[in-house]
Amino acid sequence: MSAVPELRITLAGSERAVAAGTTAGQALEADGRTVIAARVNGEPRDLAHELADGDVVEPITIDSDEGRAILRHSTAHIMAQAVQELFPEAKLGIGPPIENGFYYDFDVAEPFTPDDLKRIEKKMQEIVKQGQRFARRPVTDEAARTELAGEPYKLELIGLKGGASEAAEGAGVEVGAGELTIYDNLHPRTGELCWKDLCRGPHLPTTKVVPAFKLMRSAAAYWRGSEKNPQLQRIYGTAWESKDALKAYLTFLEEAEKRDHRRLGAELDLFSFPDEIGSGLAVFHPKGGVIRRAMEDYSRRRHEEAGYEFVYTPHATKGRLFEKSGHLDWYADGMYPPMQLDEGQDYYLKPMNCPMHNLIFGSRGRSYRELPLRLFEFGTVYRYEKSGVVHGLTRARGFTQDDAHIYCTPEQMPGELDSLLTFVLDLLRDYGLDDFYLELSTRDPEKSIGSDEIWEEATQILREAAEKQGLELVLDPGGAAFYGPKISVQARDAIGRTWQMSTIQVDFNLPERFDLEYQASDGSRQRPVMIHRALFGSIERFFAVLLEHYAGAFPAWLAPVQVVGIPITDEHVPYLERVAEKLRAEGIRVEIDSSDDRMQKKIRNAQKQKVPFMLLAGDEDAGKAAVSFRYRDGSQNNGVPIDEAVAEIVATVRERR
RNA sequence: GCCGGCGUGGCUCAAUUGGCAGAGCAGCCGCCUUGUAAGCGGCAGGUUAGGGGUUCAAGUCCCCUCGCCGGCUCCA
Repeated sequence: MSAVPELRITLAGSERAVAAGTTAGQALEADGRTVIAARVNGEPRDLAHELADGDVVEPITIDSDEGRAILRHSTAHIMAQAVQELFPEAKLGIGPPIENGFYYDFDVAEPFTPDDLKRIEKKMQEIVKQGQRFARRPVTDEAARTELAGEPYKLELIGLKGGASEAAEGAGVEVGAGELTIYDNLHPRTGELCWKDLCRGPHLPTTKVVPAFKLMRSAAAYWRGSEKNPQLQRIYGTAWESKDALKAYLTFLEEAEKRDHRRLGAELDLFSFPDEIGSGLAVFHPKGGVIRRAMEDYSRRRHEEAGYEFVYTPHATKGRLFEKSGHLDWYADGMYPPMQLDEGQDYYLKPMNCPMHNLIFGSRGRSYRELPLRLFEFGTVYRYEKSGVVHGLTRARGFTQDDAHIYCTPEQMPGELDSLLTFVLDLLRDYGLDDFYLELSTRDPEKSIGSDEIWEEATQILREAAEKQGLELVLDPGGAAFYGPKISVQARDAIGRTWQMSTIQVDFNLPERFDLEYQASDGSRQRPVMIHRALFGSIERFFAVLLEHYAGAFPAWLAPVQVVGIPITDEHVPYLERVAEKLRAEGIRVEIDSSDDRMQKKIRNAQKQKVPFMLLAGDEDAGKAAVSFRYRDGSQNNGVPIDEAVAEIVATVRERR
């Protein structure tokens, strides 16, 4: 036996002996390009991390989620170095990896210009080319304070160490819970210190192994996420394991831009936001109106079948109602300011439907036999969204909720929540969304009312209902509204983006505040449990999500124009009109293009309008009482007998395919 | 609300960096009569987001307001 002490480590599931002083990189025989870091006993570490006896070592590859996060974090450092070389007065904020990229915040006198970003990107290329080494160095708090005396924001983070998660989102990458470390960027040959940053790591072995990155944009961001703090200048970038992966990401962004509902809404003549009306207030044009009505009609039918009763309530009300509900206490900032009527009486536009529904419940004595009582309304509400957050149909100032409030006994609640969740998911699937996960939002003790027991119980019932669906369940601690816990349904769209859709909330507050009661079978008066639920959330927003999900190519049952008849020459218009009559008799939305455009142009127009069915007819078809299909995907089916063509279209629409 | 960018016919974009506001598409009127993504010709359309200022002269420079875009904060 040699005198060199040995360590026993676990590598790829099997035990091995290695010499003392072996690094994680050596043990893994990492090339530093594909395997760029290690997980040691579950913790991510640099490849240069020296192993200890009993360590369990696993590789982290650059194309894994964890690997990309390390790559992006390292790229953020490179960017910060570039910024400080070009702008020596820039002070560092934080610079964490985020989904699809990274950012770094800087305190600079002047905001960055697009031109500055180009210069920074160029400087980053130089740093990457140099191949500077990332070297980890533990420091004491005291030493860190001395070294970083010129970086006030970093000093603040050192002071918050341990409470980093509260310091700011992303601050955890700067200061971990344990000892402080500084990462030095060292020149590959001279070993000279090029730059350093307070950072928990781990990092890539060198800057050279950054395969592809791009700076995306700059914007202001509040220091530590609070609007009370000064704004720093944030630069967003992205970095990927290969040039192809970067390119794929940029292509994805382009695709998302093409699907933007604001763009498609104008292109397809669905809706608009006239300046004359005001920010965040949409008008639906006839084609958008058709889609919206088809969505609403189907939803109405399903709700009817599921035992909901339909109510209507006004858009404005005296302030007293929202004092009673508590909305004025909690959400006054988000409400339109009041108008004074009737000798100083304050009236508000309603931001919520629930108080009105409660008044309906309370309008007469209620029996346990009526429960669960399910009140449904397409209720239009108005919320004064701050000017900077208004965003097309997804964040509007006026919108319509498919809102329902369910009043039931405590015993009925578990069953009701269970069937409700099934109902919600089924209905969303009918609209073409089928990839879901659930989120359970729990109490924020700072911002809530009610006893611990009642929260605990309601949360548990919601959790059980959620788990029963067999879907992924994500926790959202502290995410609940002040009056009760909630489940939300998150849907992934056709290009993998997630949207919050339906919400189901238990409410302990309102039945109390409105003193709601029913008479139980034993004659006693009992307080009902109240469940709020919206399926689309907002119809406008759901419309936008579907528009983006389908990229404007709605399934036939929702398409504003389901069929366009295209005559080969003008002479075939009457023939197509007769076909159209048969379709209209079946409730199909059909138009005949009798403009003086050429047939090819008509096809192009229908194609651009994303019409599901084009029916062409010329002498060949007319001669055998047939039509020729051109489908949205460009494929054809020629010489189809009229009755068969009608049946095919009707079936597609009826079956909501 | 905060920071930055932007605003020219319905849409997409020009206009020598202060010197006569122009094109394509869409629209309207004709001609063409056509087999699976743009036939041809003509006509019409703008107080350059609105208001104020600088200047001999403003789409262009300055100020205010409105709106939009990208973020931050917020989102019952």
